[in-house]
Amino acid sequence: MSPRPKVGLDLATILETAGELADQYGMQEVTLANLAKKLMIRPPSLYNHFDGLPGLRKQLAIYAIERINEELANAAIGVSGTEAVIAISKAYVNFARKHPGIYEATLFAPDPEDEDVQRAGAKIVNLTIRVLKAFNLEGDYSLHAVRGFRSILHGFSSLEQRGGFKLSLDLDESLEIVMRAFLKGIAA
Amino acid sequence: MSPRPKVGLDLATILETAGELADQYGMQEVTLANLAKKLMIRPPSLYNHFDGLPGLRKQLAIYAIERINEELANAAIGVSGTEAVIAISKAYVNFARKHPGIYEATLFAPDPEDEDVQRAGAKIVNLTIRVLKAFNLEGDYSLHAVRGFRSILHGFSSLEQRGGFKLSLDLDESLEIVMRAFLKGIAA
DNA sequence: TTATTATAACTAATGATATTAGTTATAACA
DNA sequence: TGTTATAACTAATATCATTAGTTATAATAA
Repeated sequence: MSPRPKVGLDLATILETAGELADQYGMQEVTLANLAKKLMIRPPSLYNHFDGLPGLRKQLAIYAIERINEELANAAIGVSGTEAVIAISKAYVNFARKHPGIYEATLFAPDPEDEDVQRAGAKIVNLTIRVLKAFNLEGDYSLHAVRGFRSILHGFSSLEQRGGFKLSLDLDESLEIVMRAFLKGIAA
Repeated sequence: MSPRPKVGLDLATILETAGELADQYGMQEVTLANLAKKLMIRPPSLYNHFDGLPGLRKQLAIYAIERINEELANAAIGVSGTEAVIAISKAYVNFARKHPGIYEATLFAPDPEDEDVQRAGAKIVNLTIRVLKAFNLEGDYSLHAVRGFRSILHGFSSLEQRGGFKLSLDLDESLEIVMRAFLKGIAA
């Protein structure tokens, strides 16, 4: 009494394909019709794997957050203090650059308060908390700092992606200057 | 040879109505069908005022950016230096809280690189540059700082709106702490 | 080996949407 | 009073998500 008919898709494969679609054409093109076409099945068949378009967007948001988290965790290996923060920051914006659609998917969760989505996001928060521990911030101040760190990274990536930074001024330099300034101010 | 038949809508009224729709139900509910219903006309009639859904989203993005700019310019009156930056910051996040849909509309421009959209955004950039002048930052450093300032504000507002800050930790306090830290670090 | 069963695909149909083409009615002006 | 520009309209189409019900396959049980 087990499954495995015809094509034999699983959710992981579907999300990977949806991620490719997102990176190539943007999230607004991640429709059930386009996804089904790429998977060579019919749109209604997708309902066997997730709960309609909102379900896909939720799963894809979680998938995206987890991929970002992996990238950040990897960047944080073998470094500490300010250099760890800089390494994570670069990894973050580089992910958004390399995978604009997957990054965009993090913003398409139908309910960002959803428990599963929050749990995925909490991993990144925890990683950040651990890295900021080196700065010996006291009590709530450390949590305010985490909010600032996340705001800078998401704001920077989002604005960069949407053409918000028009000046011919090096983006990586901006990020590093901004992040070092923030850290200096937080630790002072 | 002038117009003015039947209802007599103009673009300003339409955008105001669309903004109300956005604030009440979110941008995904700002459809031509819903907008036409609220305006008591038929969907195709909207094509006399803008170029389809992409056109509406572009106009609404510009409208939103301009409303934010007004709010910020107002908040910057009669203050300077750090206090001006704090005042603008609070005005920014408060606008996003009071008008979540209109704020969201800034992200729905079909082409963020569009000339008209960029021109609207440039006003906010220029306002920021003027306020940061008080810090006597030299050369490009000032421009990097502007990028940081905007990243923090957009990132903070966006994350707050999407339920990214779950801890029972005062949000206004976070913003002020983060912004003061950034300014301290930038000016140091 | 054969029968059962769970399940992942399918077809068909529906409702909502944006959009286009072509029409009508109204208000300003000559 | 007649002309004209234009903002509304109706009708029709294509695309999409979604639901209901069906079919076919592959793993297990007999």
